[in-house]
Amino acid sequence: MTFSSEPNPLPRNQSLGWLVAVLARQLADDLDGRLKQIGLNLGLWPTLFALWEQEGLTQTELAERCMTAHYTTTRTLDTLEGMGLVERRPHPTSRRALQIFLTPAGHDLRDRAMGHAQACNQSWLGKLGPEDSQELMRLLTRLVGVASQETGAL
Amino acid sequence: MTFSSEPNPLPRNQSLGWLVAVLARQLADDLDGRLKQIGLNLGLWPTLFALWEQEGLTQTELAERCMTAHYTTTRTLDTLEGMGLVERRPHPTSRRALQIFLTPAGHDLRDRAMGHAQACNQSWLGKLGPEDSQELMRLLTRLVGVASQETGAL
DNA sequence: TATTGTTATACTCTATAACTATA
DNA sequence: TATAGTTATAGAGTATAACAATA
Repeated sequence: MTFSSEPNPLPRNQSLGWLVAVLARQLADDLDGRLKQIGLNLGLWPTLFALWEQEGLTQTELAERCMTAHYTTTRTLDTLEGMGLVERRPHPTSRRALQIFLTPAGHDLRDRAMGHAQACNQSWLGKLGPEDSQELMRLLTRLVGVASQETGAL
Repeated sequence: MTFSSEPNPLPRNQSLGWLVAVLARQLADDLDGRLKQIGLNLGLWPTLFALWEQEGLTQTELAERCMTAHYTTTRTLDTLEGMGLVERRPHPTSRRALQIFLTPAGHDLRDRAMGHAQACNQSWLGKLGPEDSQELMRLLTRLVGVASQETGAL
């Protein structure tokens, strides 16, 4: 039971920022739920993803790839190390840097985790149909790409 | 200076979830920066926006519109009330509900705030050009709309 | 003097849940 | 018994900044 009169049609729904924020939240919740089925969560995902692409990165490199702060990477790696998914090893040429490697358990999670992520993306793109979903991906890629060219970031 | 070898091309950039998350973050930072020029911030924005659309909503209604939790709305209203932008008034027919109204100062902020938000959205859509930006808005609106039909949420 | 990584602190958003007062 | 709103507590993510060890 609500008290106020009927809302106006919401111009908020015509705002790029609002639409993207709502969608981002829904996608994040969806993926987080799926990852929890295999003992992971969304906070661990970018770091693991980067390592599945390439092991041996330093923490600074990992932070750049994940677009998170270096101190966030420190704590995420503490967690992943505690879970036995990741190892910090001394860097071969720099004694202040560390190289991050996956443990066998970390490797083993890859296919299931990637499958969940792909299923998540597909379930959302599936709502649009093949043509529109391809178009959406093209436009998002362009927009993010243009923005990162402007700032010089990844 | 980095130590590892060159990265592979990132399939992460082909993930809907990643693209939307990155874009959402950038849009949020952009709008937050603009709002701070007029003493606001992104956390206050959805609540103010909803009230600029329609005053006299109850806190529960406000929370639904903002898609935030009711206890978050409580604290946001505490802040807005402390800033003198908003008033809680007793509801005319329910003694447990409160109606939220803008103060004159709250009303006065509207045009400048809306202008900042519109400038933010336009600056991002401008990167795509008129046709593609219209197409992006159409696709995002469809995707968010389909999702909320499925869940019954706004 | 700058870089790599860790830590402390704080602020926000989120989540669960207990609590009041009303209905 | 359910609803409207507040509050406590805890967990994330983010931000600034200080710090140790290394370059």
